[in-house]
Amino acid sequence: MNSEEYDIEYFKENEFIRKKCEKCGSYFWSRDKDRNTCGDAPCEIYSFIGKPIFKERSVEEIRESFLSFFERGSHAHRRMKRYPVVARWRDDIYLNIASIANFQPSATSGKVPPPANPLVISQPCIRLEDLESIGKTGRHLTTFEMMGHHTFNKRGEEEIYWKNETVEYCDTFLKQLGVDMNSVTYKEAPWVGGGNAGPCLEVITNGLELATLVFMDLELFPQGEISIKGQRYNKMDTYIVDTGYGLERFVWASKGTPTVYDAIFPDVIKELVNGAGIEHPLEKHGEMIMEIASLSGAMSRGEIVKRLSISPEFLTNVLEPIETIYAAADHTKCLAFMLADGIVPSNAKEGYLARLVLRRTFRMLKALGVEIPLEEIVLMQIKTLRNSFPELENSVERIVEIVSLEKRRYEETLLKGERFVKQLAKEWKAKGEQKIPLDKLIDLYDTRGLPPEFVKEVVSNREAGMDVKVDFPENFYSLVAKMHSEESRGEIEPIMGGIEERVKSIPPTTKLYYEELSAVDFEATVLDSFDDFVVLDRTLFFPEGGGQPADTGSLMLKDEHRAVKVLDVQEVGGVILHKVENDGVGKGAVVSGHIDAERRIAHTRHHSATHLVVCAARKVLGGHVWQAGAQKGEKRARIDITHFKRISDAERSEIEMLANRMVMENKEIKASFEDRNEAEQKYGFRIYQGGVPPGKKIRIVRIGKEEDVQACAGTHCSKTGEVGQIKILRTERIQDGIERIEYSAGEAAVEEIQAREELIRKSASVLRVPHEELSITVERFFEEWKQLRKENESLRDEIAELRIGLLKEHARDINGVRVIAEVLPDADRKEMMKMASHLSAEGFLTILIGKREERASVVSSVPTYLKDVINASVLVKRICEVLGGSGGGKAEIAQGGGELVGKAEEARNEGLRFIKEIDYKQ
RNA sequence: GGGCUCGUAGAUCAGUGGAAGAUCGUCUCCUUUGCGAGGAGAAGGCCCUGGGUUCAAAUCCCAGCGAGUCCA
Repeated sequence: MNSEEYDIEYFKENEFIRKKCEKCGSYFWSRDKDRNTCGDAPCEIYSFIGKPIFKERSVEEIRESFLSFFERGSHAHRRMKRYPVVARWRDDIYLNIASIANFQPSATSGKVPPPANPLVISQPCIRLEDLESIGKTGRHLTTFEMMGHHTFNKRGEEEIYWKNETVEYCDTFLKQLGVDMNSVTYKEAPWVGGGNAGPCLEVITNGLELATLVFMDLELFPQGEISIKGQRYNKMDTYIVDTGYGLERFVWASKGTPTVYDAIFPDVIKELVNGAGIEHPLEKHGEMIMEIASLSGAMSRGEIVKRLSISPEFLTNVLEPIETIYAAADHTKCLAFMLADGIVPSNAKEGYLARLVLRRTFRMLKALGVEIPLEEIVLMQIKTLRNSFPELENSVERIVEIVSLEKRRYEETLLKGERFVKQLAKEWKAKGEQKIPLDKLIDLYDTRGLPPEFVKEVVSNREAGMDVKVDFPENFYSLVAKMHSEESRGEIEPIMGGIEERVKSIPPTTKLYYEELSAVDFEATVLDSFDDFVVLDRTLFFPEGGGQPADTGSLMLKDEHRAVKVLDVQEVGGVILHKVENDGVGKGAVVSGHIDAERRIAHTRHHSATHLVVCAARKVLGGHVWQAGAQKGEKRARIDITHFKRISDAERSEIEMLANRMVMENKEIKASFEDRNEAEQKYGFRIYQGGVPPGKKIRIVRIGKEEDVQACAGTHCSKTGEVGQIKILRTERIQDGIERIEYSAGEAAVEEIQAREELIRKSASVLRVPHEELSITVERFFEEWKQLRKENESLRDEIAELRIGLLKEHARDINGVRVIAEVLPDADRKEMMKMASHLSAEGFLTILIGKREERASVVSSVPTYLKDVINASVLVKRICEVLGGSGGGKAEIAQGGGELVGKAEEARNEGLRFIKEIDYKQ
């Protein structure tokens, strides 16, 4: 990146000079002429530990001073409320990782104006990339507040301010806080992220980076002119001021505590220290701790240990416990935000991240021996946060339930895992294996969630006599991750690519279906026609979207007196494409369109029903219920919702009743286009249940007195009464934490109820009982059936025993061997097996052939003394060949069969012949 | 969204194509003043459901349902 990018007037006016860091080689701006390093870690150590760089301030004080500073400044920034930590408005990330993330991609791309310009916000963010570092480095947090002021400039249109003012604001703000301005450096560091890039200044003092000022004005472009970190970029028309001030770091710097954790949540740490039955090392080893803390920004722990010659005992007895406590404290704050903002722990998507953090924290508390339930610590965090974020308190009840539920699940997984590993270890031991192979360890982690550390712990427990080594490489987890990422590399089909180009020049289609709700016929002019697609100037045909399938119908060509069927309808960039059965529709032709009315009304009912069911589910199950997918059809529809346990029968009934009640109350359904930012402010992010639509204006669908408000492009009834009956057909758990509800609405619902009634009626009439007694009768029949089965079995045992006596009388002598070879009508295989084994125990060789219906079965047994001479399995095979089948088994007893029932006698004779041929002298 | 693993007695699990098993628990009897422990015996299985392959499926294949787990 060009050095001119950093030629900022403010620096020159205030006598800053540009220097090159003698340690890392990067360029920086400073007021201090004698400074030789950039001031950042690792070039410099933390010099604020124990020596705060300005007057002590609380989190609330810093936040407020920042927000009001920019609110009142020469550009009156609008103060924004925080966004959720779950990035519901984005499909590329799950968690909110930066304040600018709130405005990506819509505002940063310039497609939609930002909610305010300029604006200022303090945004809680979650980053899980450096999980391993949490607690150890003293500065890493999973959850932090990024304070930022943002400006969205557009070349030639709205240009508010850029680099100069941004630096000036920063400098003034620091001065106002009381920072020694000679110690402040602005380090040049090009920024890259999320397809954008731009010059950036890192604001550093006393070894600590307090803020990052990003001037985002580049976007990824393959043939771009500017090259950064191997990628090529181009200048954008919009250029954005994206600043990030680390709230926690300011507080830390103002307190000078050894770690940021001690500065942010001292009360939680105190509680954990007590719970673990230790004391904060600051009390006994204060000097050592302060020294370690000062160095922790500049070097790794390993280096610190060497430099200060820290003993291994001190490391494991003093440092490690407190580091674990720091991490646990941090994680509980993360969980407070995640769970309060509605994340449901799951095995997929953002829910998985919540579970990851939950399980890490469980493990830490266990390692520390802390008995306090995790939910209590999370509540403690909420208590410390409630002044700033009172909304967190609304979810307390649910958080307690989720956390304790998760605890139970995790314990179960571990218990099962422990049993499994013990079993395996014994097997390995028996096999004489010394070590557990790596692929087995990966398999255990992958399929059972058992980390190698856990396996090691279980196996090293010698009491069970397992003494197997567990070795795994340091990069174990990245090995697993790599394995998965290689698998998932799929191809993306660029089908719509060419169409998009072609459609660009066509004006957006007028959407008649929003204006004339019940119309089925319309007239229009053909604007374009290519492949199988027809584009009209206006249309009633609803294109597929938001889980609602496309309309079908026909287009009548007026001049040619012929009709073409419309098979599918898609929308590309505001232009609606009608896929027709046969092409050859000329441009400029006038057509009259007709849509399949029944299909449309069924879709409409199911769509409105979807809103009612989601609304009812939220009321019954809780505010964490979030739509995770939906599909509407003519006969039924389904929605997937986030919920942390299975929907019970009672809850399902309640949801159904509530939804139907809303139908009966015949509430109004209103749809209108509203300004996106206004709608977001007015209704919150709950409007994005079904995904985030693009564009400045979004269509808002409201039911009743705003009982349900969603951004939705689908067709809807004008009153809930038109939806008709809603019948929930079933619920299904498609993933952990995601429940699918299937239901029918309107006529389809009535049909479903009728079909179910028919099923009951038919079943009841088979059993000749009134339908109320169906379930109890079925239960009785099933019990009786089981009883009879048992009786049947014991009777067959008895028959077998009786038959044995008779069979003995039919024994014949072949070369000195007593042979029983009989065809038994109506004998089943089990029975014959029993007889044969009994008879052979008494020294008989048997061939038993049972004839039942279409199939003959054969059992043959050989007394033990003969099994080396004559093999029952071979004998049976010979016999069964005659019957057109085959068989096999053990040498003493074997079975087989065939379909040629008529050849039973012949088969027996073949068996006898085989026995005679054997040379018994062997 | 992609992947992997598992569904067998009340519980925990063996059983890789030829007769459904073990351990614990339950019940009965013996022993004991009683409990516990011990001894003897018994009950308890749609081997998740439905198709397919096979003479033969708990076992192999396909689909569904249920559970667990990893990755993005």
